[in-house]
Amino acid sequence: MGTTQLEAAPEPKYWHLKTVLSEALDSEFAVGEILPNERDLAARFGVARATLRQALEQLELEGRLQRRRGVGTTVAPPRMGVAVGSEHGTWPGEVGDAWQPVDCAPAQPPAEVARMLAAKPDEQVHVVRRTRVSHGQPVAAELLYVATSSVTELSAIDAPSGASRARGVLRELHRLGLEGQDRAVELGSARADDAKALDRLPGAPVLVVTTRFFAEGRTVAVSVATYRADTCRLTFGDAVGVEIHHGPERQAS
Amino acid sequence: MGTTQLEAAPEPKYWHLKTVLSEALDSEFAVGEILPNERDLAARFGVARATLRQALEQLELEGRLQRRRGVGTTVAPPRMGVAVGSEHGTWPGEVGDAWQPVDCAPAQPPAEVARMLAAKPDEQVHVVRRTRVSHGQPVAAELLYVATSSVTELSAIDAPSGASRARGVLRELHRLGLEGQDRAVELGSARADDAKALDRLPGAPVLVVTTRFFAEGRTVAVSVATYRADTCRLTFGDAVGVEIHHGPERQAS
DNA sequence: CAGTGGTCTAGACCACGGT
DNA sequence: CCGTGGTCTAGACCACTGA
Repeated sequence: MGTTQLEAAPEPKYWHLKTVLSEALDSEFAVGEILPNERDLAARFGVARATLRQALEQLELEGRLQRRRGVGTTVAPPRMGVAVGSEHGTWPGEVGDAWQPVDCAPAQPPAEVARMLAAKPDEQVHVVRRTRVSHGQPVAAELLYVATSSVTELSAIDAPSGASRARGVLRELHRLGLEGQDRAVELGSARADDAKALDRLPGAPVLVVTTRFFAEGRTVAVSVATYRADTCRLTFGDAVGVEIHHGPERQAS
Repeated sequence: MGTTQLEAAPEPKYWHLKTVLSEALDSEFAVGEILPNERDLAARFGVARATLRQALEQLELEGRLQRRRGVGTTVAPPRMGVAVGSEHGTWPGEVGDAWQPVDCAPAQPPAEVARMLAAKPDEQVHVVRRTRVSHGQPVAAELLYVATSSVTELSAIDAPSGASRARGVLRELHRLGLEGQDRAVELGSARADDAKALDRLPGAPVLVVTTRFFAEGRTVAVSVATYRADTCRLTFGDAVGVEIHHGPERQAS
């Protein structure tokens, strides 16, 4: 028994790398600090660049790192808590909601949304685009689909599109009695347009929050909101979220 | 102006590939059907295997595909809706909850959990492990941290560990008046132990649901539940979720 | 312009599942 | 045992950022 298994490691290199880097991040780096570039890091750890990148990708997915092309890799601040569920439902655009209307145009909704709205496959609905900003950075983009049959007073008011029309559609919604709502969260990847709004590359991981609004005994609106998964922690419920930290965190000077 | 840009495509190959495959999945494949292997697919599209894999990874992230080493790549069924928020809070383990206790042992909680429980850094708490199965497959693994000071009647009952002790701890919790709860959802990657419980590889994307339980004017328990992000859609609120489909879906014969 | 991360290639070997 | 997906290498070029 003279031989001891010092390196019984069928553990992948990138996994081990990720662990090492994660610990270094906790103890030796401040938030906002810039890491050495990928080629140097790979050389330092004696691995190919692709392998190092696999570790960095994981850490970025977990919100520990932020990478930007042409700039570098920086230590990300802890995820920000973003309130999503207001428990007792309210209409989008009512007091205290964190969204900014961008514009509004008629369009044919995707198949799943059409099904939820019980719309005919080729039927058009109002599509309101909104964005959400928190702590000075965009965190989410939303497409709000509103059944045309529920917003009938609209034809004469406002422009045919634009932010003012968006506000008009929301105003009309508020006239209805909200009977309930319904939420689902799932993982997705950013479409090209969302990616631009969120300042990320296409395909970036996002949390998709689908909300259905019920009134007049049916589903009158569906919101599909995509949140940056790297920077956001979605919070539900009444209590104000205490910030969660990964470990020792300092601010870059 | 005779030249028309037919292929103004600074669009990455893997992104285009993903789109093509996604459409093929909708129209030409049934749920459960096996795709050609990666080497054949790469050759068929005229790209390197690594590039093909980048597209497959995205599709797996979106829950469209399922890949298993030694087996192959299959078309995934639509994500299953998994109820998470029961609106008016209930204790874990109360009637109608979908979790199965596995075991229970004392341990030192991770730093963030210790902070939420207002526990001293080196203080031990009860850690109850539970799993959740839906439609015959494991969908989530949970670690439930319970402050020892809230479960005092326990010392004499049950075994020092195991499922029966887990049930004992939960029983004691139910004696307290639940004053409220609090949820957060964020993206994470599966630790080695979670991965095994969820039948995935380490690092697989998961949705981490952190729930705080309030009683006696403080946080008495914290649940950290990790759900398979590829197969689950977390649902909140009262209405029973209607299944969402991506498009034409058939069952493999 | 130089330096960064993002994409892509053409190989190789390994770990696992089923036969 | 073979075939699968998972890991890894050592290069190359591209797209973007900021000086």
